[in-house]
Amino acid sequence: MENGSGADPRRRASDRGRYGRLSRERVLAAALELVDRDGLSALSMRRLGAELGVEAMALYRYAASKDALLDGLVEALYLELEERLGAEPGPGPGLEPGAPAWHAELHRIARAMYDICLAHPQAVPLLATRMLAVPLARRPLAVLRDHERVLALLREAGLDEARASAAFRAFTAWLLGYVSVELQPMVDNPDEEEPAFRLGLHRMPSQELPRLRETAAALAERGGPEALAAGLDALLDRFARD
Amino acid sequence: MENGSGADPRRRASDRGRYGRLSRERVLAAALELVDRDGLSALSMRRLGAELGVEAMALYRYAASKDALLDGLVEALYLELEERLGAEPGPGPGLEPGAPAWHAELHRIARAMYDICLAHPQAVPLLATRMLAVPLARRPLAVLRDHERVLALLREAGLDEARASAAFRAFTAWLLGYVSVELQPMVDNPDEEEPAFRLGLHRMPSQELPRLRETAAALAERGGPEALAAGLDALLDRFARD
DNA sequence: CACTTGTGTTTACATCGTATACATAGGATG
DNA sequence: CATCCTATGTATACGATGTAAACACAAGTG
Repeated sequence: MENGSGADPRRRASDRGRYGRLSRERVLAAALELVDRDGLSALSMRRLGAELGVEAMALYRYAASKDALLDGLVEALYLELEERLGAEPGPGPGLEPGAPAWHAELHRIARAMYDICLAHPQAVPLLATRMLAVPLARRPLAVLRDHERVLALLREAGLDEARASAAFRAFTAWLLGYVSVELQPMVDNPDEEEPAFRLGLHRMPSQELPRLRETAAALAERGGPEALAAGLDALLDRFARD
Repeated sequence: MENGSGADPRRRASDRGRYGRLSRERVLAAALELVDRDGLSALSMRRLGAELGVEAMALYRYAASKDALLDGLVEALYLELEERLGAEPGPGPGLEPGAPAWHAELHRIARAMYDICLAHPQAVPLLATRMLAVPLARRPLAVLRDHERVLALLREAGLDEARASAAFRAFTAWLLGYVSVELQPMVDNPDEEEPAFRLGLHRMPSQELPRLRETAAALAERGGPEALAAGLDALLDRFARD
């Protein structure tokens, strides 16, 4: 298990990493993969090391601590966001249809983030906890670049500093809140056929809680990107106005 | 430290709990106090035990596991919510002024939750993680009663099942998202005078990120309950309409 | 070649959640 | 009163975790 069979026996530590040397990117990618597969609580330094064919302590060359590694995961998500959004910070010149372009661009950002969270649901709690816990100025650069992008859109839309920051907070709160409630498992047992049982409704006190009981099935459905967009519209209208 | 001075020496275990016997309420109250004082990461079974003058294992009579204890904290927050809201589920009969009463009542609920989170900022991440991670039907009863209350308001306002559940999700997402972004420490060093330094802005790459840099001071301010209410209004209008 | 520097290993320790077995206290019952 | 039951807290132990410290060694540089 330590060494594969029939390989050049002269190298001992140079091929420990399954494929060459470690790097921050490789570490973060493996960590995200592990979280996606087995959940956040399965992420430990030792397991991540094993995943990379390396001892746990080796990881400390690429993340100062486990918390720093979690922050790195947040960074990885935002790097993915930048990748999906492309390089240009604005919507690019040349189209100004009915609705304002900055509006559409914010929708594009929100939608991209939604898709990323959909791809990494187990990592979503990191956004609502680790990311927000880090003071603004200390957040990973990729996160700050996203903030910059959103703020620039708002300012260029004509909002003054106060309005822009209010709209920015609303944008962030709605986006994070929405993906948080949307992507957690409301479902008790995904394999069960009968919806009531799939939701575990049979254990809910039905005398009290009648509304909840009758609405639970509808609640288990997702709002999808449409509801995200609808709420975003409502909030932007409101916070850009006054 | 084990025994105070000059007490009846004949009792050994009957006064171990500082004040009489343990109870689930006492355990949860002490846990919340510990979290408020020292942060979520300081909450361990042993420390909590020590806080109560008891061995760690004693706590397992009142919470099946540490995760269950965290869920218990969520429950405690929602019990506090019910306490603040009073017993009556609706706004009570007898007042129907200009704006719809259910609107006002939802604002009252949101505001109460906001105040509670303001009082227990260190516990807020539990709402966005533990609470949402638990499948709907398994959530603590106090949480379900809150859901019931909100849903009942929406249904009695005339929304059908689909609209009510959409509005419910929007309400929850906005509320949780808002308190999450609002109550995390955006501040690096609270004692520093100069805002730029208090925010740690001096370490921010200022060439890139110009918008962020100029808006950061405004971002560090809070939206307060007013912005919470404003966003809630916008969302309710939107999701109650179509 | 010697030497530095960067990278991964080894060992060790405090702390954590918790399984298991036990002790004892308080109340019920005779 | 004595006795038994049950609820409650303790004692002990185990494996896993984050990480400090010292080390081994590879690769590049003079």
